[in-house]
Amino acid sequence: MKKIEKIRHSLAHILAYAVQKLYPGVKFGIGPAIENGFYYDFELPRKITQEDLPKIEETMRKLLKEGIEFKKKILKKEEAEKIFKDQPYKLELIKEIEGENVSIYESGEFIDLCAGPHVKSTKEINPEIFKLVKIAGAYWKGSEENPMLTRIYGIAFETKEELENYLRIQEEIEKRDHRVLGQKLELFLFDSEIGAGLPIWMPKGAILRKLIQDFLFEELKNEGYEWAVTPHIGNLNLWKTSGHWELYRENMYSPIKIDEEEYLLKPMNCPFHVKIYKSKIRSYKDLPIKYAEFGTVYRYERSGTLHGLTRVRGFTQDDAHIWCTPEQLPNEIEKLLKHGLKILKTFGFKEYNIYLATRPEKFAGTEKMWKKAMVVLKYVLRKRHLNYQVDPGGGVFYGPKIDIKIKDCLGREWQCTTIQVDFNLPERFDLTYVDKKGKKKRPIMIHRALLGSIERFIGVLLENTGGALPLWLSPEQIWIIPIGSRHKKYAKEIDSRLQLLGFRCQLRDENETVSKKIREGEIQKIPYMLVVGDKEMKSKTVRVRQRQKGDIGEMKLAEFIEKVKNEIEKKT
RNA sequence: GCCAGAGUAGUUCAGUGGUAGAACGUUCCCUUGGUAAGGGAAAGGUCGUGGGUUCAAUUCCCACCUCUGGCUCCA
Repeated sequence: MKKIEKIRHSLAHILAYAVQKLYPGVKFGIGPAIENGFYYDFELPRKITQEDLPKIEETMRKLLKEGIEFKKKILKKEEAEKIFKDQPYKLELIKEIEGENVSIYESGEFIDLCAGPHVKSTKEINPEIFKLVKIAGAYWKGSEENPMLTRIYGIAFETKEELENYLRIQEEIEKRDHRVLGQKLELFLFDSEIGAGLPIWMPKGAILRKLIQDFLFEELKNEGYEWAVTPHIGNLNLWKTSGHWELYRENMYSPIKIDEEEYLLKPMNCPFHVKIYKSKIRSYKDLPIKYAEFGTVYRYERSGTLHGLTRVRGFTQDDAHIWCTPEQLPNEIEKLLKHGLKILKTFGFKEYNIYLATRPEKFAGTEKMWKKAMVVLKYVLRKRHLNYQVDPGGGVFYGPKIDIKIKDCLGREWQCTTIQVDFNLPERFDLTYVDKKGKKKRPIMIHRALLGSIERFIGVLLENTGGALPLWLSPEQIWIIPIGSRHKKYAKEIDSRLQLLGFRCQLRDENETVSKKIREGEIQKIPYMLVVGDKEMKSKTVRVRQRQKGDIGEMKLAEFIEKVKNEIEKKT
């Protein structure tokens, strides 16, 4: 184990020691080292808030300076149970440990059930290298069935400089928060009167969405997709047939009752696409059949899980469903993976993790079907030399899936691309195709979203770029700034020419100084600003300022147009 | 859903048991300015919603809604 991990783990014990001193009667949960720091879970005799943290921190520093030693002891379980007789969570842990013995660590007056390792003495820990950062609730053993404990998070590094650096980066990251950027750049907003998790898209955000959708539309052209448009609500009967009413109800908005009928807002698009498949007799020659849709779905996510655009209740999936023969399955999955990764790369996402999610407890289809599909998915992943992790039990009830999670600037992973095999719907809706011998066969169905949802994808895209979207995605690409009122006419000419060529530009001819407009343009992350005055008017040029680079010089308009055209085409 | 914190002008925030203030933004006027804030004036708030306590509530109490940080869950 690395030294810093020992330090973090030891600090968790010191945190618990300090809390024990300050709040007698506290019950201890667990306290591990984690990435960048540590935490400890407590059941406290009274509420604590953020304001209590400095006091706890101070107590910890005092303890560190005392040079407390970490002493390991191996005890029989019965002896340990005596020591922890007032600690119900520790007793529970002792019961779960295999074997007859358990190890404990004694540090001063604090004893913890712990496998270690630790530093020898707190003298090895510089009191300046840690900080308690937040308080949060956390279920005992991570299960909702269990009581909620109070978790105190701390961060710790080997040196003070590293700690300060980390805090600085956190500050920087906060500035990239897509929720803040969304407001500043006037892309989207939430309104409590509309409802939780229901974003509305303002003009600039609407352009961004359209640009992404247009791009995908073009991308899918060569992949054999056809497009569909389906309603936002469907009769309850449809959802009973599909199995959603039975297995997905808790994630759905309550039914809309009208006369004697009940309707549900769609949480998925699949049953509708299934209906298109079913509208004709299908031959093996027709397969694979692919229907794509920007389908807006509504899921009643639990209130506490909502987060900006990355977790909402109403969102638009870049959804598609594919029906194929078992023989076609490996090839189709491979194409999807290849295409999905290519698209992510176009948007600048190079860091991601791939997960293969296996059968959950509740599942449709037979174990044999699941096994077969898993073999195919694994085969394709290996064939494409993609590293993946297994997510045990993480599959959807209807089939196993491959998820691609992209990393945002916080290092958080966000599930975007998902490729799911479905054994359920073909059965439930009795989907068939006619094979070579004229016999009816069951097709395999694949669900797939490459970006996942437009909302989440834009959220992650904003954090990844800090709001400085590439030129091809910028809602406003070019500002034209005349210096004085006598340059307005020339500026307007340029604006008209650029507009005509399809660039998204704005003539900023209001009575403000050039500096002010440039400042505003930088804040708005405008990729290019063209400043025109006497000189430019005379030589028929524009002075170009590029985002984050500053003034890049004077050029002929045609030259500038060539430059940006090129940049847009390359999508850089 | 659970634990904790929060909700005051378009935004960021200050403030108070006697119905409110700043900065930025917005609008108008002056300024015609060469690469990150020119000057002035004005408009703008049932202090999240509903109850309760009180002579009086934005302020205290309760419920709900929404947001934030986590837990759990997910595209």
